[in-house]
Amino acid sequence: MTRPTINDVATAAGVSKGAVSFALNGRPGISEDTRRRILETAETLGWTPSPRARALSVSKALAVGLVIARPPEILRADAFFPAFISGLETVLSTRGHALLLQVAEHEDHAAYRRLVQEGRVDGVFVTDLQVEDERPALLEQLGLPAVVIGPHLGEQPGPRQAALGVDDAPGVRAAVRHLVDLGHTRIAHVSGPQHLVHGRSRRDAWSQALREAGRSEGPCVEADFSAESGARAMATLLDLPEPPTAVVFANDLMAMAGLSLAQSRGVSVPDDLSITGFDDIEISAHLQPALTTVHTDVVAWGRAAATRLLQLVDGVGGVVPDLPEARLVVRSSTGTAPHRRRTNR
Amino acid sequence: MTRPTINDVATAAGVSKGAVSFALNGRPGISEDTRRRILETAETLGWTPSPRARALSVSKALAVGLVIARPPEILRADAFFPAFISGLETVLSTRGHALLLQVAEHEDHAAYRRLVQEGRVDGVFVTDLQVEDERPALLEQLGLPAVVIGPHLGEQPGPRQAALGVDDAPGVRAAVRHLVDLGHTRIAHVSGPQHLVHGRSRRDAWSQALREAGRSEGPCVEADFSAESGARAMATLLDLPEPPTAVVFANDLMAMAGLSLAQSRGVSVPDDLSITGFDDIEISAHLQPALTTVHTDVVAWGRAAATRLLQLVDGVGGVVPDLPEARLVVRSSTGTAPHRRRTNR
DNA sequence: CCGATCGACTAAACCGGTTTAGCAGTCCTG
DNA sequence: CAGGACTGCTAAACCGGTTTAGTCGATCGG
Repeated sequence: MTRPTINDVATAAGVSKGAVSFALNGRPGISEDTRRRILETAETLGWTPSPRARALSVSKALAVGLVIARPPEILRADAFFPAFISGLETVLSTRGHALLLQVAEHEDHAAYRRLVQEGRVDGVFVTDLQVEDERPALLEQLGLPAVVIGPHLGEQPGPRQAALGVDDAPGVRAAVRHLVDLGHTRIAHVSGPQHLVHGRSRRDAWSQALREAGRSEGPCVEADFSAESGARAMATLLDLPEPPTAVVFANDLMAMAGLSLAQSRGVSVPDDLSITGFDDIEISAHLQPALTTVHTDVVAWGRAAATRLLQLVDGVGGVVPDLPEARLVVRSSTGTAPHRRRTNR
Repeated sequence: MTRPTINDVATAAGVSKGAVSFALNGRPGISEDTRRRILETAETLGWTPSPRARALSVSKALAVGLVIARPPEILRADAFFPAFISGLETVLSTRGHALLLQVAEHEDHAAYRRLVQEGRVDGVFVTDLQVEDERPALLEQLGLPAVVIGPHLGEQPGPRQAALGVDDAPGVRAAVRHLVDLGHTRIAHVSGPQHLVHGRSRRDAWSQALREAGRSEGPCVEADFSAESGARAMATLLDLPEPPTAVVFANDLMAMAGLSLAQSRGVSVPDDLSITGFDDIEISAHLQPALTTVHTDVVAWGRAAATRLLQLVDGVGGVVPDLPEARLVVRSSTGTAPHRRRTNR
């Protein structure tokens, strides 16, 4: 009835418990004959290892944690987590590690404390990195390995930490260059929260790309990645005395909301106004006009993050596959700058 | 350095290991005096229980599992899982249970087998229920408690299983009645996959509500909940010799795509065509026109599902808080039926 | 006043693995 | 041919809790 244990295998094979453990783990000190015999009996008995027992014995949890810190449903209500998790799992499951989820209010150090206190995980992923984020320091102090989903840390990361090296800047820069090439001169930005790293880095990239192109920096409205805030920001921009001819949104959700709002005011996209997004969520390709946006491979991020974290946990080095670079997907929400503006300059 | 164990507490308090265990678990057989003394020393030593050890000892995992089976990013790329998980966690974390995630290819029985084999979980949630779903039977056979996210099972559920009792029908019926009240006579449906329970039940509700209202059943196009399929379905409907004046979409994502496609063809919403969705995702309120849709409280589902599963795991009965009923949110994507149609009848 | 009962607690087994110490037997060496 | 090294295995401790069996002293009934 109940699952066979290593003890059952031992008595069945006529050897000791320790010998079975050695054989199953491929350690030396067991002759080839006995090893084969042990493996065979284990097979026929249908033995499978008990992570519970192993975890207690080796003082490891054989699991890693992902803390989701999103207030209500704001902040990327998009498909980031499902896709990211999917990437994590493909790596973790083949390495015998489980993925533990915890939902915490932001700034919830207690959530991380509890994870390490209870010893349920061997490491964690840190998402939604903030600009002055205390969590890496906290985790370092707690001694819990961590992979931060964000750009490479400026300061030297601790020995048990790593940054994934995702960099949104090239994608945003490509979007800006695309707009510049279309002749736009007033290119605005609707940013994410500036206390979030990916909110700030996208804004910096927009600003820098404009400078590189020799364009003056257009207006920037800070929003919070939610559709509602995107619509509000679009309204603010349209109400400007000299509204922009192009808007770079920090994510698709806001871009969609902005697109809808513009259209409802009789502003034609892309004839009067060009719009770009970021993320390339599924719906973006099916809007009218289809959204020009930056495509990111979040599943690949997940795979890389999991690979790296397991390296940290096991204390080995190694090379992590490069992250695929974000690429601009040009659809029909961007077009040449409206004529009056073009001649204006 | 290392965390104090129950043994440390015992020697510090000058009692035996067993006594400490009794005291900490509030079992009889310990005098009030010693109990207090033990609790105090545990407190000052900063003792916290080790789920690892407890799990091995009581032969339970102290964790429950959620298997996410979504092919790539299709099937509800929406915010269902984040919200649902958030609801699960509020209950689980207060009860000392962890949430384990596993991503599986569709219909991957092996995923469930592994979970129970490894003994990592005490129970699981089953989502995306199919019409002829083999998973409940499989789990029953494996002896793993399960809560099915779907309507109450027709057949008597096993002793270790429960259905959550979510019912999409009232929401869909309300949407159809709303359209009927607005004078629509050709009310179409863009459904989800008919092998999924929530795909089929929404379609059945649409069909039934039309009959109840004395209207003939309009055209129905089967789609797969993705934006792309929603756009295709909308195109099919518009190409009909006698296109519908209203379309009930099985989710918001498809409704959004359908809305965009209709508008791009010069069909005015809601003047020429009324559209309703299902889910009420955040963007829906910020489209132009804002989407009339059915609001569901997925977080509450999560809470209820977790509560019920823990009851099953602990083998106790009990009452689970009622699920909040889905409610129709009327916005501006629905309006009175176009005049020509109205007089047609 | 003696044996039974009860309350409070200790000792030890147990969960299912890993790991270390030790113990035969064999082989090599001087 | 004794001594040391090596091979292949066993026995037992250990991880950190829970739980059962048992001990000891005090209380109680007869």
